[in-house]
Amino acid sequence: MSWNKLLCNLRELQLSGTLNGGQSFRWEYNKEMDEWTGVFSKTVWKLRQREEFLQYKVIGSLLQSIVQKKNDVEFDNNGVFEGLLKKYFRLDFNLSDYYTKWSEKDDLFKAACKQFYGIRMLAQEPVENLFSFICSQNNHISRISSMVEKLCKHYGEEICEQDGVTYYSFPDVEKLSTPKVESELRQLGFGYRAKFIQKSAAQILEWEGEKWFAGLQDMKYKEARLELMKLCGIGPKVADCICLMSLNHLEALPVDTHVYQIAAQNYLPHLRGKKNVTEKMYSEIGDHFRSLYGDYAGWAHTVLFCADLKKFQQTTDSEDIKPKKRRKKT
DNA sequence: AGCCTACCTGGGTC
DNA sequence: AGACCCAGGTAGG
Repeated sequence: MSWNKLLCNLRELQLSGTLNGGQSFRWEYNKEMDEWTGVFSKTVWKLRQREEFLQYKVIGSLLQSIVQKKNDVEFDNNGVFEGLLKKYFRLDFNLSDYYTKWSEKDDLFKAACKQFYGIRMLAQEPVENLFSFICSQNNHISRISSMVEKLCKHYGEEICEQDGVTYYSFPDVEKLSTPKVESELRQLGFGYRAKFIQKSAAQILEWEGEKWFAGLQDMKYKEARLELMKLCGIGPKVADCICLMSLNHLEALPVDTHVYQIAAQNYLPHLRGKKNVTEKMYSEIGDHFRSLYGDYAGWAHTVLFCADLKKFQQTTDSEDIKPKKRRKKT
């Protein structure tokens, strides 16, 4: 099967930072092949970026249109898949213009954006986004990824198999809502998040799932945030992640340990050395970045977040560029 | 309202 | 080797 092409300059989309920067937990990079494999919209994708094009293949899909003609995927469904991909990466958003704007406003951004060009805010699916980020609390990215895969494997639908790997869709809310889910997830190593997942799923189902999510997109950001926080296991930070990543509220700005550190070190020195981020500090930090970057502050913040992640820090041969010194409590 | 702590688990560090 | 600490926080006090 040959690659399909989508016009998109290299500088406009950096796959590694975008797919592996803590937005989605379902993408994997194959170094040998220089390609990314991942799942969204009940479809398994392979992606690679070239100078002028984003190239993609659909490995398998449960979408209606594909079921009829499995062998003619590329031809018949090209439009559908291309549309999905454009939407997922928000390719209609002119990133260069915003990078320029954000750079002018902020030296830290200016420094970060050289290496972290083309970091895009994905337009994810709300259900996957919500449950993935319930898993994210007080947790490492590597473990979050394995938990999300477990959710898919145990509660999602099989999409296809390739090279000995079976790919699953992210489960529907209904599958996660039955009472036994909590104990099953405990068994699978989800810890205290097991209860949050099952309870939230049951609650969302009661609020009529799709309708509820659609309503959240139509609300104002702050309103949607409060509504999300009614769910058990969703606090200020996860609510902001969901607003930003799947509800199209780009001014939402999740304040986690990374962002707190960045803010305290660079902008708000009076917040240094605090044990934990209080509600008050949280909004102060968010408002600071919003006043700095404007309407799409959450997007700009994602670029900074990316630059702060350990795995993207330069690992040159020199020893002295260790990412961050461990802070001792003295 | 604002501050404190327990919480599952696994990987990293000393 | 074994006790730390920490990780994209949150609920409940």
